[in-house]
Amino acid sequence: MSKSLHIVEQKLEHIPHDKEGLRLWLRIVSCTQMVEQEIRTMLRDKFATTLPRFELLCALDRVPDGLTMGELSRWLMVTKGNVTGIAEKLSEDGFITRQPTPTDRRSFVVTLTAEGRALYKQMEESYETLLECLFVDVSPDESDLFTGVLAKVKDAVEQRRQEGEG
Amino acid sequence: MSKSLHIVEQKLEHIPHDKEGLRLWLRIVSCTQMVEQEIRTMLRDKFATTLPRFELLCALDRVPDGLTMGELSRWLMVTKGNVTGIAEKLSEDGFITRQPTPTDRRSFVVTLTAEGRALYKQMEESYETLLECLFVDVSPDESDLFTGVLAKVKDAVEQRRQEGEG
DNA sequence: AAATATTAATGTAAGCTTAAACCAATATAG
DNA sequence: CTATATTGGTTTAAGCTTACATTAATATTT
Repeated sequence: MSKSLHIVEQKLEHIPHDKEGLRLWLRIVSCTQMVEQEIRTMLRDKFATTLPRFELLCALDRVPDGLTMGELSRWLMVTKGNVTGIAEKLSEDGFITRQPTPTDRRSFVVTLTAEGRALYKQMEESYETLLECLFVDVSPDESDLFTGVLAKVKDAVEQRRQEGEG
Repeated sequence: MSKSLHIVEQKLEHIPHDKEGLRLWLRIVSCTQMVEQEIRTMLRDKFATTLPRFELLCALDRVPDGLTMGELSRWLMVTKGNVTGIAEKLSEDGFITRQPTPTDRRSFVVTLTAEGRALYKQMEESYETLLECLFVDVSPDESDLFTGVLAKVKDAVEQRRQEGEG
């Protein structure tokens, strides 16, 4: 058994089976970290870039009309300040532009430049190929059920947040 | 529909259904980020601490004999340099200690102090309660299948890494 | 035994991330 | 209309994270 798989099993070894939520969570986290590491390595080796930069370009590619900083922040699920920093560098590098919005003078819309889109398209192929490769053994049925479980957990988070607000 | 659930659906909207790996991956990431955010907020609000610090204490609590820095690095799936920094502060704060190992003079074993263990036990309860709450709607069957899917993905990563080595 | 390679841990520089404070513009309330 | 609250975005300080280089000790080769 490989070193990392050994470690995650060792982590779970002494956790009682009635703590199924905890067990599941640890498994999700370790899987996520492994996949993310593969993506980071691929982006660094092939494109000399980082995951946050890639994700920002990816968001903009999906929305041709562009996104405001706040929308990017929500899309990427990171703080607004974080987006400011990453967008600044991508803008200096010529991959994105910011245009003022006519309706709100505080806000502006961020879009890909031609260079940004061209770069993204190159990366997209490697990215998607990698993911299809890693998920190839997951059947459609499994995929559906998996999605359902994730949705339940997300709902629970949502509900908890709404209760906290009230 | 809540703002964050709306965003993740919007992300998937224009992704073709034959890219099921990508779709699944984006769902996992968004779920993971949401749950992690809940944990971070809880740790900050209740214990004025951070997730990395908590995770290091958690690892040591699971292994009463302690772990070396390298073992901690593999357990937490972060770089050794990262562990050095976090362990340094926890040591200054009196929650962990480092003892030299008799067999290898380069290495030492990190263990919880009494204060560290006491602090961890307080946090552990809130942590586990939170997770059981978030995963409460997941049935045992779902849990098994979910675990199986995660294992398949991890296996794919493992295999990819072994191929890369060769 | 001496040379070489590997391993345990730390140091460094760069980049990411956050929470909170802040500013400016817009929206709401009285 | 004016006061107040909210919102869009940036800044700041602190902490996290990584990859890579380094140092010292252990293992392996020859």
